Formats: sequence, C-alpha cells, structure tokens
Amino acid sequence: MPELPEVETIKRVIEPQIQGLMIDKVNVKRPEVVAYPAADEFCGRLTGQTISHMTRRGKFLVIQLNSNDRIILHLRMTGCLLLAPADYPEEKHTHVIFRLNNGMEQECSLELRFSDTRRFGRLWLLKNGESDTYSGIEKLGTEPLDKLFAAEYLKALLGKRKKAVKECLLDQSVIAGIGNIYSDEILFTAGIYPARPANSLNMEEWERLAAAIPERISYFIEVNKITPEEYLETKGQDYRNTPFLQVYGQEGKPCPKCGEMLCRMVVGGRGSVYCPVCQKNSEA
DNA sequence: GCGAATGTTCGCTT
DNA sequence: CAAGCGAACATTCG
Repeated sequence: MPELPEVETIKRVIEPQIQGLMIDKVNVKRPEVVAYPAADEFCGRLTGQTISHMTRRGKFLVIQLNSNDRIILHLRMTGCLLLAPADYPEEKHTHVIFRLNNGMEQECSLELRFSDTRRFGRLWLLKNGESDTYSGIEKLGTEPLDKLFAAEYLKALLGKRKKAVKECLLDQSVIAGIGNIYSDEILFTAGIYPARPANSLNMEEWERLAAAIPERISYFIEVNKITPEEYLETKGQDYRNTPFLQVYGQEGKPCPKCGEMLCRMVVGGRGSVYCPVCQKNSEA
C-alpha cells in the first residue's frame, strides 16, 4: 500500500488520536514481523510506555515514546496500520496489537493494529539513544519535500549512473519515499522515458524531474486526504486505488495529455507504464 | 494454474 | 570490487 504519500496519510490520520496515550498491552501474534528485538522483549519493554508523537521518514513510520524509546515501522507491500475501538472486528492478517489506555473501560479502549497480508512489513524497537543499525532508516536519502531537494542534488548523485532513471528514483538512499506508483507518475509529469540511462539526462531534464518530484508527492498527499472515520470504515485500504493516477495501472488507456495509448514495459524488474509520445526515448 | 502485485535484501554471476 | 540480476519473503487477485 505504502509509498510516501500513503504513509504520510496514515501518519496524519493516526497521530493526533494516539498522542499521550499509554500502551497497556502489546500482543504479537506473529513474532517474525518484529525484526528487533525478540518479540517478548519488544512487548515487555513497551508495556506501560506513553506515546509522545509519530513521525514519518521516507516510507517509515516512527512512534516516539516519552522515554525516548521509539518504534520504527515499515509497511512494505501490504502492511496496514489501523486505530480501532477494542470491540471493532479484527482484520484478517492482524499480527501486532497495541492496546492503548484512553481513560475508558478496557472494552472501550483503543487498539492500534498492524496487519499485513503478505507479511513483509517489519517493526523495530530502539532504546533511548540506541543507534538504529537494523531498520535501514539511517540510510535514507533526502526527503522529496525537503527544501534541499533540487536538480543539482539529483544530478550530483545520479548524473553518472548508467542505470535507468526510473530505477534511480526508487533508490531510497538517494530520495526517500518514492515507489513504483509515484516513480511512473513523476516521470510522466516530467516527460521522461522511464528506461533512459540516468547519465543521459541533460540539465533541463534534471530540472523538470526535480520539479515534478515534490509537485507530484505533495499533490498526492493532498488528494489522499481522508477523515479518521473514512479511514476506519475503509480499513485503511481505500485510498490505495486513487482515481488521480495518470499512468500507473492505466496501460492501454489513452494518455491524459495527448490521447495516445499508454504502454507498459519492465524497467529494473518493475512494471512501468508510460506514454510513448509524451515520454519519448530521445537521449537528448 | 500462472503471473503479477504499492518493497527490500541477499547471494550469485559478470 | 562493483554492478547487475534473479530469487526470496507470503498471499491474493485476475
């Protein structure tokens, strides 16, 4: 489900509702989704801790605790975070449940639930001051919405790479948070052919790319906006198939700009949709 | 039954 | 040694 815009949406929906709540109990039903430390230590250390706030970095979510311990979460392909009343029906594939004390009786309390069909998602718990050599969050590159993000940055890091520009956009150590959906959307907006070797882009193209990245990412954060009620009703799944996507999943349909039929190809092992007219394979 | 799916990492080959 | 590539992880859906 989750690239940067989706993860940001989850953060914005859930964060205001869990600030200041205490974790009464942690139930790990699938120990393998807790990557560090061992599940029993994970539960034991978290029990009784109070949530300070939640942040996002790339596709990671971070739940900061008052102790300065922090929970790191990555949803990978199908992970989902849902805040629900304790008596709300449990999703299939729910692997970790945090029972939160909201001052109500236990049966009316809230639960923060992590579910994940394919079980690729992972959680980590780092102690106060403990450096995170486990999750990969420390290896992330610039945030697309950071003011440091610019064409010069992209050209400096990617300008000599031979691999496809689309693969470069997916490199989390360069730009944090872009995945297969939004790399296609970004390249369409920038008018760049996905398989173009990065080292063949000229400065004007780096500029178009650097402009399209924050523009598309903020646009999709905006159109993904959802109320907590809607989010719960749709079980955190609904905004996945956004009607606002211009090319991803639209193979064979007309290009929104020129009407030509959109094509699909495989780039770096990932399905990629593009417009053969608006994204010509011209190595300028 | 087969292939592909929003992600990342590992291991083997070049 | 680095880059590149496929496999692996596990499940669902068309």
